[in-house]
Amino acid sequence: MKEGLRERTRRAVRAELAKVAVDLFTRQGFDETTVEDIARAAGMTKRSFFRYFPTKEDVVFDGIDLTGESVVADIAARPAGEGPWECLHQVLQAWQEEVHASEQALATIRLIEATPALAGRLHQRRTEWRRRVSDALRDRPGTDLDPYTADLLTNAATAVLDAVSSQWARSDGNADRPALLDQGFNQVHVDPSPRQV
Amino acid sequence: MKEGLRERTRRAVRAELAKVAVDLFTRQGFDETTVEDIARAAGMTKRSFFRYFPTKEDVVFDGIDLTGESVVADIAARPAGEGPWECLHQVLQAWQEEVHASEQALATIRLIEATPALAGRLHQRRTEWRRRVSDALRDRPGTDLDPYTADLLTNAATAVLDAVSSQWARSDGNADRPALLDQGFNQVHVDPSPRQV
DNA sequence: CGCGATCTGTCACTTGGTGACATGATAGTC
DNA sequence: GACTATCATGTCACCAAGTGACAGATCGCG
Repeated sequence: MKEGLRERTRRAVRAELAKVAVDLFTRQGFDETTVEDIARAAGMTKRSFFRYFPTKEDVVFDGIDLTGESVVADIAARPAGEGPWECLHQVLQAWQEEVHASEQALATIRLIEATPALAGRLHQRRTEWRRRVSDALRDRPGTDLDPYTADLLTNAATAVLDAVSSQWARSDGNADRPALLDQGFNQVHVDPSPRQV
Repeated sequence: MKEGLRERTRRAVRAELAKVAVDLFTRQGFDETTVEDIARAAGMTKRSFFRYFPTKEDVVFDGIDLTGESVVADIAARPAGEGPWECLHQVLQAWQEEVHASEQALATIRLIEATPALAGRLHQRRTEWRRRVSDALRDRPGTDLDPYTADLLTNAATAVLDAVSSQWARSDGNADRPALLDQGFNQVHVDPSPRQV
C-alpha cells in the first residue's frame, strides 16, 4: 500500500466533516451553526473536530484547491512563448471550469460568497496563493518579470475573478461564468514590462 | 451647537481608545493583546470597550477613511471628460498621500499589513468600499458603464493598491509609494467598454 | 432644580479555540 | 496470536471574544 490506511481514514473523516459542515451552514447559516453541532452530526466531540481543522472556517475550504497546487503546476506547463496575462487567463479558466463541475464545490463557493467571515478567510488564503502564483509566473522560461509586475499581473487576475463572482451573484447564479471571465481578461490588460512615468 | 457635547466626547473616547490600542498592538502584537488590556489602559471595562467598537479588529480602522466617504466625493468632483481609469488613478493617489501624511495613520497601515487577522478585516471593509466606489464611477456624468465593467475598474484599482503595498513591504518601507502607484496605473489598462470575445 | 437619556460597571452566559491527561483502538513485529 | 508503540478520541479545565440584562451614576437640557 502506497499510503497507509490511517491516512486514508483520516482523509475520509475530513471529507465527511466538510460535507456535514457545508450542509449545516447552508441550511441554518454559518454563525447559527456551532462547532459542537457539526461535531455531533459527524459523531464526534468538539475537541476532535479541532484535531481535523484548525478553525471553524477552514472546514469549508477542504474540497477546493486554493493553496494553488494544481494552478501553480498548470502555469509551469503552459507553452513557453505565451504571454503571462494570457497564461493566467487560460489557467484560471480551466480552474474555474473544474471547480464548477462539482455540485459540492459549487455549493461551497456559493456559501463562501454569501458569508462575510468566509469571504475574509478566502482572502487570507488567496494572499498566500497569490505569492505562489506570482513566483510561478516569474519562474516561467523565456519571461523576465520583476516582482512588482508579477504581483500586478496576479492581483489583476484575482480582480477579474472577483468581478466575475459579483456579476454572477447579481444575476442570481444564472450568468455564464466562463464567458464573463473571458470578457474580463479581454477588457483588462497588463503591460509585462514597466513603463516610463 | 451644531453637534452636541455628547457626540464630541464620544468621538474623543473613540480616538483615545484607538490610539491606545494601536500602540499596544504594535508593541506586543495583536493576538497577545487582550481587549481587557486595552480597556484598562484607557480606564474602562472590557464591556465598555465593546460599546465603542463592535470587535477588537475594528478599533484599528477608526482613524482611516475606508468607508470611502472622501474617496466617493472626490470621484464625483473630477472633471467630466476624464476617463474612469485615470479618475481612479488621481483619486487614489491623493488618498494615499493624505493617509501617509499622518504618522499615526502610517503606523496603523503598517500594523494592518503585518497582521493577517487585520488584513482580513481590511478586505471585508474594502468589499463594501468597492461597491460604493463602483457606484460612484457609474454615476459620473458623461460615462455609461455597465456594472461588470465598473467592478473590473474598481477591482483592478485595488489590485494596484495591493501590489504597491507588497512592494513597499518588500523594500522594508523604503520604496516610493506614489511612484509605484503611478507605475502600476500605467502598466494596467482597463477598457471602459466591453470587447467582443 | 429636576427629569430623562445616556454612560458605566458588574454578573452571567455562549462560543471558538487550546493544553493536559487518560483511555481505547490499531498497525506492524516477533 | 500476543506485544508494544502509535495514534485517535473523550473528558476536563481553561482563556479570550462577544452579548444580554440589570442597577446605579452621570450629565445634558428644559
